[in-house]
Amino acid sequence: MPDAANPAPMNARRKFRREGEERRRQDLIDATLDSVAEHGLEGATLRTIALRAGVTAGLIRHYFPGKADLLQEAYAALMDRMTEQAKAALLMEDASPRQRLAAFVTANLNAPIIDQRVFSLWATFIGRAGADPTLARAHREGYLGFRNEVEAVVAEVLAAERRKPDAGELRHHAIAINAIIDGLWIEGCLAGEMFSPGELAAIGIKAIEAELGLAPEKQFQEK
Amino acid sequence: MPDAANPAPMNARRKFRREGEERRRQDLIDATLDSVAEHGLEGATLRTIALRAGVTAGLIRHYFPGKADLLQEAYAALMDRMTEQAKAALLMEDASPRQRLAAFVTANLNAPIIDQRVFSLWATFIGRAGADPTLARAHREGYLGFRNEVEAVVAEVLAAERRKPDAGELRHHAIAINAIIDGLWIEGCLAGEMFSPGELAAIGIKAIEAELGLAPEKQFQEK
DNA sequence: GGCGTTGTTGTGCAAGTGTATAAATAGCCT
DNA sequence: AGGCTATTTATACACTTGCACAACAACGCC
Repeated sequence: MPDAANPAPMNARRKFRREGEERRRQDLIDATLDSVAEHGLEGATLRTIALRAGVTAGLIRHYFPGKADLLQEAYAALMDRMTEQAKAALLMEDASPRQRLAAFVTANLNAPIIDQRVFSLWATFIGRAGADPTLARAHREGYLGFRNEVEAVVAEVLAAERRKPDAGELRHHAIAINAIIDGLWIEGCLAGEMFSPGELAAIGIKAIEAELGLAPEKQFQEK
Repeated sequence: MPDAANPAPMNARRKFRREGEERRRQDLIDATLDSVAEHGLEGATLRTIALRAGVTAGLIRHYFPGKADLLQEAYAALMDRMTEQAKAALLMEDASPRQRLAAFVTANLNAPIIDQRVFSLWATFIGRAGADPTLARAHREGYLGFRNEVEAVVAEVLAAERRKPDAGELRHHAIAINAIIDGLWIEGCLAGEMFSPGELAAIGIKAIEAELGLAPEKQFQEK
């Protein structure tokens, strides 16, 4: 797109500004994620990414040794942002374990984590985990971290109910709850408009409480 | 890799056989799925696919107008194979609803549906659903069909327990159960070796029974 | 058995890819 | 103000990609 409206010094070199290194890296990573979400992994070319970031392609090599490194850092950034928001919900100090678990589920099943673009990115990257050991390990670690968080909260919730599950039970609960959250997350991302706001979170909380054998929240209930 | 050991008619053209049209198309689609699973969507080049199918690249254009058409047909074939296997488990005539539900879950959480390659393919294709409306609609239809199957069995299971849920309850149960299956499917595909055989199915069945408020099956129910 | 049909091969090409590197300039330091 | 240096642009290059097309040969048909 030649900018013909300029006072046109015919061989003018493009104007540019020097940004801080951190800023530039972040911009490039953001542009990478946008491009991948739109065009897929190999469809996101260095030139497309550079255009989106408002720089020229050559600059990318100044900050990243190669395209593979850029993609890897972009994937790491994506995972960070996703888990960061979710984990924040677990940090509420003055709440019961059960409230914190509910908040965790709610955070995971609403915007911005329920988001089609985020899901596209996740699927695109994870689709290559089978062939790319680096991606596979990154995912494995993220997954286990997530599941351990779940397991810890579950342990607290059950402890508050004066129940003492063994390690196997705890692990099974964590696996099931993780699956519930993941599955609902996918449904929400791919068909968000089929659910009313908060509906997915409500379904998730109810399913998890059933899995843990907790009585419904609002009132005491005889069984 | 020149095959120097041959009796070397120096400009020998490659020998070939004429296959039936259906057979060739299937071979090409299979080779496409293999290549996509290994190298990603754009990483699966026509030459790679042709090599895998044992033909040369030019032949592909004889059967498919372009690469996009080949990919679309490959995706359709993948979806067909996945849902076909899962739905078969629901067809057992002489089984209680609850047994059929359990069989459905078990079928979905074991090989060949739990498979890293199948998952890679699913993720790779679905990752572009956000940008490709054709893919998005294909998925939507497959998802709703799957969920309706689940909803139908759930209705039968609850009816057998003499419970009469309203439509909203039924829908919520189906959404939750669908999520449980999907989530466990993902966990199994991505980290299959972390689970013992049958463990995921057992976790899934227990979680679903909890969701539906069913008593455990025969754990303590010795005859 | 020759012959035509058409499935199949091989080659060519323009466009686009990631990477390498030289040239230019923005902004800090003194 | 005026250089210095690192950031940024611009260009070049070898390679791959999807697609087009002409030559070839396998197989059915007379």
